[in-house]
Amino acid sequence: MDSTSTIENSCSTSVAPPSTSIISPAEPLSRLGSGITEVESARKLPSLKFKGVVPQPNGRWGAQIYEKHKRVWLGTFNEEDEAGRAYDVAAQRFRGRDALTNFKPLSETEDNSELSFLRSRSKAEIVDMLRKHTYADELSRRRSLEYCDETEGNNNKKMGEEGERLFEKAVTPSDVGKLNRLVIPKQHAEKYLPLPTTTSKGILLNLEDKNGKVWRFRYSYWNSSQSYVLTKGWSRFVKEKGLRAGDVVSFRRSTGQDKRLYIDRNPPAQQPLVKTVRLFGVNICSSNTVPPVGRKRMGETDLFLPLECSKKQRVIDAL
DNA sequence: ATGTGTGTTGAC
DNA sequence: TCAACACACATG
Repeated sequence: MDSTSTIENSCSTSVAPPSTSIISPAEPLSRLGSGITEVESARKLPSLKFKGVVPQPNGRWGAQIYEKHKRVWLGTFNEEDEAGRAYDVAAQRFRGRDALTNFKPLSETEDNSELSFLRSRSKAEIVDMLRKHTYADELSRRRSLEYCDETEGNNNKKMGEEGERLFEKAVTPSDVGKLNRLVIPKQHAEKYLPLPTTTSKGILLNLEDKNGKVWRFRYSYWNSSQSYVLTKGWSRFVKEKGLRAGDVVSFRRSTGQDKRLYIDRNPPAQQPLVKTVRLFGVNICSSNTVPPVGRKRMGETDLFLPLECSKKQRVIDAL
């Protein structure tokens, strides 16, 4: 059984591309492990048909997909294979990675950034992009952002990208210190995690991490400091995740109906590309002083940098 | 005037 | 679920 089901035309009706036109650099309708021979497939040749593609009166091509007995229109395209690709995108968003596709499915691809991109957008958003022909742009925009916090293979695992991004916070020393609480920046708290006004003791929040583990925190508002905080349960999270000052914690919410909340520590930041800091033409700090593999930390871990460097770094920060 | 996308139907 | 077909209507 091949789970990466690419469309195979049923034997007798299978067709080859019109001899006059090469459809695309990638082989369309790749036939994996099928018994279809080239001779058979070349026998009839009306127009090459892609799944989900319908001809338009003006010679252009429409793409459509069906869901729940209804047709979802994916737009019109100049080329048949463009429409076929649009269908593929929709199919993989609507039906998952095992959906039948016209071209090589994403699940066979070595990089999973497109899959995670697909999951990060709603079906309606994907359809909208396809209809406006902006899908490729949006995808590459996402990829260029992703490149910035790409790490050593931490996020090509399971469902780390689940849900819509709410906000992130780089934790402060006190967030991971003895106060046993995380301060949620007010604007984020009020926008994304509104507390019922009636509650004085706060509420219990269940947040899931990317391994599916559920963390329960007390979430409340401290009048004394006028701030929103996660208290009970937070220190355990800090300990288990090995959270250190400067680490970034992200909050997400599931895109589905169930408003599940997610929390996790972001992968550690990449080493800065600039290895050497120069001030007034003088080298004053080089990041070669930190081991190439180790995680660079903020706050207390700065102490292991040469003292001279830390001092001058402050000068730079002040500029 | 043009072309998109829906209404509809019948096959698979 | 799917595509063929006809055409209402959106668009400019």
